[in-house]
Amino acid sequence: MSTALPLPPPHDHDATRARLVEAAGEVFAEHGFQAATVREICARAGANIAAVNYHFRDKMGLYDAVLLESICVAKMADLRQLAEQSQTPEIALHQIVNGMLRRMAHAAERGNWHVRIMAHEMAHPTSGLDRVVELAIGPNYSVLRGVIAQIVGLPPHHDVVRLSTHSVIAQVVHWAHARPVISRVWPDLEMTDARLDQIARHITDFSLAALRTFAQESTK
Amino acid sequence: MSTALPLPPPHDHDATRARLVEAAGEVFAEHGFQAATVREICARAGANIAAVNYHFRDKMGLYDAVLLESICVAKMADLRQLAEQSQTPEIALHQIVNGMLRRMAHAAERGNWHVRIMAHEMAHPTSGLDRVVELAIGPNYSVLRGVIAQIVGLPPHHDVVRLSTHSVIAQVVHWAHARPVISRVWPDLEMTDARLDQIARHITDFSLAALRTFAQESTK
Amino acid sequence: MSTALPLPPPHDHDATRARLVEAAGEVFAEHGFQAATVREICARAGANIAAVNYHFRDKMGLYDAVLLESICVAKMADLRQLAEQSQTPEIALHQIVNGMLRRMAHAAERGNWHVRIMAHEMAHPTSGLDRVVELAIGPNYSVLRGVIAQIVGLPPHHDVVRLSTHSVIAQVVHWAHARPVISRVWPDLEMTDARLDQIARHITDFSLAALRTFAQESTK
Amino acid sequence: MSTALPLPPPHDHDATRARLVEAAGEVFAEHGFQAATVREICARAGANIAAVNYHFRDKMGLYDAVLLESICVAKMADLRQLAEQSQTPEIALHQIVNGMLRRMAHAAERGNWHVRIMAHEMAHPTSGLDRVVELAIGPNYSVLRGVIAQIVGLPPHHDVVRLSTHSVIAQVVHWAHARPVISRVWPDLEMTDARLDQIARHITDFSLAALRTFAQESTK
DNA sequence: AATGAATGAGCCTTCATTCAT
DNA sequence: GATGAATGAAGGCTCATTCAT
Repeated sequence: MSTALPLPPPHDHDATRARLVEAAGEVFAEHGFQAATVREICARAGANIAAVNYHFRDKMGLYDAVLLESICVAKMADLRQLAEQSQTPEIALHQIVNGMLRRMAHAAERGNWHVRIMAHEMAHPTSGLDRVVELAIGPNYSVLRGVIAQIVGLPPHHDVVRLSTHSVIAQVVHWAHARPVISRVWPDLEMTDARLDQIARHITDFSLAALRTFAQESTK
Repeated sequence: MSTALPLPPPHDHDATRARLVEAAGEVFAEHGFQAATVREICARAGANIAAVNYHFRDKMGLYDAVLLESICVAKMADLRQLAEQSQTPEIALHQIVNGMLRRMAHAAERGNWHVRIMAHEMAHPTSGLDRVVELAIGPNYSVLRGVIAQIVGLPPHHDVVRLSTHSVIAQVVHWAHARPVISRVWPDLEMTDARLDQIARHITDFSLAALRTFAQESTK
Repeated sequence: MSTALPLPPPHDHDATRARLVEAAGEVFAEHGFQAATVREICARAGANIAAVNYHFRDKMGLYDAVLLESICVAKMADLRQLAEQSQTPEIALHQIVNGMLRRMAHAAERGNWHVRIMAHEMAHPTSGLDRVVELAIGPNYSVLRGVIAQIVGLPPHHDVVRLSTHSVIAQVVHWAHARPVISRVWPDLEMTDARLDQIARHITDFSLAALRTFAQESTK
Repeated sequence: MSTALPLPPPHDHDATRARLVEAAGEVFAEHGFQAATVREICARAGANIAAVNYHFRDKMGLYDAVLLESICVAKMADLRQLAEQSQTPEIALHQIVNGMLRRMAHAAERGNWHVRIMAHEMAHPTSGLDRVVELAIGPNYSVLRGVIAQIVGLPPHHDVVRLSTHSVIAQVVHWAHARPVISRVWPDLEMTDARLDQIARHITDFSLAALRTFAQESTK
């Protein structure tokens, strides 16, 4: 930028492309793949109707790009370093729960469509889910499983560890996934920062209490 | 039918209606509301293309009927009697977890579309969700909250009870909701009866361990 | 129509269908399959844009129907009876040439699109051509070959007969196929009835002169 | 090229132009004007998508250039010298028939798209046909008419001469124009060199026999 | 001079829906 | 009461073309 850019200037190609992905993320998150229309995506991105075909060949090509973007975002929020920086596995668990929960909680906000996209993938998986699980979800799952294995004192592949890992993940994901129901059975609930702290604390305590009990039993 | 009905129509009015609801449940569960087509529903139900508009006025009217049917099915599997028949709240918890989990596990099977419909409602709620929560989910939620309140020894409206209730529900629902991801991070997993017993047992143990710890703390 | 029609009235179903085929014939003849638009066809037929999909499933389905209609028309103008009714093979030849030529000559007129459709098939054959040749062109080709075999005094499968048959057909078809060029190299030409008589007479004389010469050589 | 052209572009201006015309000839011959796409033409020519508009202003401009190229090729195969070099009009007729027939026969081969383009022009003439007839077809038509006039012993503008000329042309062109039908009614036919000799000989003999008969009648 | 990004018109098709029967 | 014919809106996509660079 200062002396000599060997690379050609990015024109507007990448800019339009990025705007399309962002807009598509929003629309796909809101309506799902099928119900989303290319027209609305292009309108939101301020791009021409033919831009999708030009940049991504297909509506499906655009969706693939959206999923890839989701993977990149997920990889940036890597749990591994979060776990490694923590002094004890218990603290790591709390950090992980807290971090994931906040990402889940902000899913409904504008621009945070990644989690809502996954909700549609759960209801009606597409071929892109394989890659998402392989590159984004799988690694994080392994990290959490390692932390829990440490707490319980059992090998990571032990059924108790696996099931407990799912128990923890379930409690976190629940606040994004079941949001429409929660807001109806608990109308007063507001997802303030303090409330999120409380929920993260609860999930951690709930899980730690269980895991410690399992740990005692496993060492008997 | 008794004396002189000249030509009993081959398809009863209500029978066609019921077949439409059943077929629509399948198709809506598979593709979601928008992506589902009236044509496919009518074809599966063996009905005329205009039958949906005739019986339900709208595609949305049919969807409402499907949701209503879902509510009826859910009400039949009432958790209240399950809880009342149990001798201790701990046993009730296990019964509830076991019962719900099995309904979740069989969601993928043909004919059990009610849970999958809810998955779509989570991703993209419709106006019908209000009634579903009010009539089907809410009551069951209250029952479970009561059981947990008993175990923890706190009033049902206490935050610990509410959060714990969601922790339990989350663990159960997770096995239906996150199925596509679970089958990818845990490919060997098969949902046999024994495995379902193990999972139900795990969720109950995991939750009871936590709840008992909470109980001790709350009585201090 | 007078006493008891057991068949249900044809509604407008067949009427709309027929209008579509007729309009499609015109448009396909004018522009070819690809360049023809469903919109123009429906507009000419006074039908809705979705009518093609409803009646023929596809643009290609409509084209198939058009080709089938062409076959039916061609079969009605069967050359066989024309040949059998003639007293001598020479007269039969003239009858056939005259009949075919007039059909070719009127190809440009509104409603006579069958020949022009074949022109497009020659330039860019589709899968439907097989059936057209099998059912419409092939039989007539055999009839003409039989007549020529009689005149030449050789078996129908003899090369001289086959080549001569093509020579005759070529001369007739030419006046439809090369019309755009002919009208430019012979601007004064007008296809009046008298002129058609003259051309038919010419083709017959031209061909008979050649065939008689061949006949003399083959009997030497 | 002589002293110091700094960067001779990898693709010469005129070279790209020529490659575009050649590629366009192929594609137009295969699909017709409308159905041919600029994209495919540019891809085959190894040129940019905007090259057609840059070099020819229009898709139609490119088509005009293709037709012009067709004219140039046709003029190179001038029949005039072929006729003048022959000792008798009968030999000239055979030379012309043989020469034209071979060009027709090789029309299907790659690179010989000129004849196939004309087939599309016959089915759906464009404005460019005028020039093609004026510059390429017309002169050759006159030459052939002259030869036939000599054989029949009548002036070139006599109807018998004109009609006979069309009879000869028709027989030759037929083998290119009706190829799709011929290959279906005569499946065993293979267009070997010997077969082409036979066909050219047949057309010449067929026509000469007729013309000689006409000659006798006209001198009576 | 020559290109790649971007455009808007228009294509075929499918959709939920309505209407006459 | 219940159906098949017909509708118009809108869908994704492809097209020839243009505009900055």
